[in-house]
Amino acid sequence: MASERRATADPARSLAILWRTREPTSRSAGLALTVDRIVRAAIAIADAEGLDALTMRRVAEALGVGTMSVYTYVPGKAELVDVMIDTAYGEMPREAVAGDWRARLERIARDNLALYRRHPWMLRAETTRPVLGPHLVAKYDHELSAVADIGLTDVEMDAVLTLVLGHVKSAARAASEVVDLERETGMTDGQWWQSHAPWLERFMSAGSYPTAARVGTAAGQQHGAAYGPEYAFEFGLQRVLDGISVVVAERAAAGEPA
Amino acid sequence: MASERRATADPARSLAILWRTREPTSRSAGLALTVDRIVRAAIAIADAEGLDALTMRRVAEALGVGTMSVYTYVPGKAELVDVMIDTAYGEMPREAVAGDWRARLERIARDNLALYRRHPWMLRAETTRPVLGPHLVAKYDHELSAVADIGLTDVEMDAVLTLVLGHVKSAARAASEVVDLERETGMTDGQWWQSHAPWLERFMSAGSYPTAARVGTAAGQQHGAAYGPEYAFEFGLQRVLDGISVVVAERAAAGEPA
DNA sequence: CGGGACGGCGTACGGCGTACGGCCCGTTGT
DNA sequence: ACAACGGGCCGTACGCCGTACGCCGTCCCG
Repeated sequence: MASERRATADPARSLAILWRTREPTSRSAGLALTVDRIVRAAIAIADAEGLDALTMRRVAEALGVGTMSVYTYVPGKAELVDVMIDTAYGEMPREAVAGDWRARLERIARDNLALYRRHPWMLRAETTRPVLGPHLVAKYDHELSAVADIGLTDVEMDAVLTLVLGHVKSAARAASEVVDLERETGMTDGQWWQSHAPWLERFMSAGSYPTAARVGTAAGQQHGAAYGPEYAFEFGLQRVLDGISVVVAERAAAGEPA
Repeated sequence: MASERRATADPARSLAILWRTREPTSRSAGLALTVDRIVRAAIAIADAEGLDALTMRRVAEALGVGTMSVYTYVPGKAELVDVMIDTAYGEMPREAVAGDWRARLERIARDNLALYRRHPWMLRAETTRPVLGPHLVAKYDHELSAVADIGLTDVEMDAVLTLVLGHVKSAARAASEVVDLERETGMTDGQWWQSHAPWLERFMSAGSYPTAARVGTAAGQQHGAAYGPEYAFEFGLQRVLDGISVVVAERAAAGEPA
């Protein structure tokens, strides 16, 4: 009963792929494909040409196999993307970071930004459900160590991480959009703006929203300098860390006198 | 020369639709369609069934016209989504908010959260290029007024807004994913977790990553209570505002003695 | 009252994800 | 040694999608 649609609601299968649970049989040598080869090919395509270019046919072609062969190893495209994501997380540094919590968190933020820069498709890979692969767990554990032992509750530690990583993702997305715009329209950000400005000015009937126009122009000029997203990241990160330091200080003050 | 692909790189056309520049001709009465009717129908579909259910055929069907008729008013789906976004922004409150900058920013954050709750598809509507419609401009202007006159530079004002709105979007997305997961799998968050947990435990070979397991469980329990995302939003918002207050205080201190 | 512009849309094309069923070959049981 | 089997591989096909193209009918303007 129930169950209805949604083909692969099979947790065991999906998780097994994520965790590479697959004892090598006597048969497995000499096979044309492996999950790893598929995932690597898929990531290469997405890195080079974006998520839209990632199709099952394209992946199969890159591997020199028939399209449907891929489905022998992966239940569907959604699951493939899940494994791609977890694999990408596996590339991140895991060494313990020196310094106080702020330095550690800052480092983690930059590591994540670097990841998104290397794999911009991750910013668009909307995965409804959590991935729960080995590398995500390892990443989570590693990042938790940056905020452990500074007086926060478990829930707060998670919330701090969520906040910082959320900011990184937002900033990375903004930066990536500038690049996408160029690729999609063939114009630089400045050119695009110039081609729209005259029309926009006409519609806005000069003088309405003076504040928006002034600030928008100021922000837009930075933006065009391809330094705007960078600034937004840095500014926001420091603000976020400042905000976190308030709680940390509170907890420290509450803990010591007792 | 140049120009190449990308069908509608015509700024005038796109902007004209966004701004509803269309002097009513003698003909226009009695027409079956208008951009507004199309956009309203599209938003209704996306609100009710999500962005995946939004297809041009579906929109046309809802309006009782042939699929291709929609293209008479809108160059393509991407532009339709742009107009949907700008239209949704038009629903937001615009009254001046009382209180200090913090109260004003907090209000703005909650207004944006409410918008995303009403129109979760906006969280997935990735629009490479900026929308630049009338309601977005009005919204921007309105939100700038919350941070004007507190000593920030233009660029900083923009960055503050970006930071706050980015956080809202992140939190809203997290909240929306819980709902999507339920709709997609037919299980509640708790059920989904329960069906995955035993497998996950087996793979993690009990004992590795104790921190991640503990904190993840704590955070996950909140999550399951459908109160987790709420908490993450509130916690993050206060942290962000705390962080902003540091700059504001700095600027105030630097400004007064001079 | 004739001509042209434009709203409306049927058809068709190329692409997608993927269900299904068959082929073929290595492995295993006798 | 050989038969039976299972599983990797994949050709074909289906039902979606966005949308290019060109026809048709109607209404406006001269």
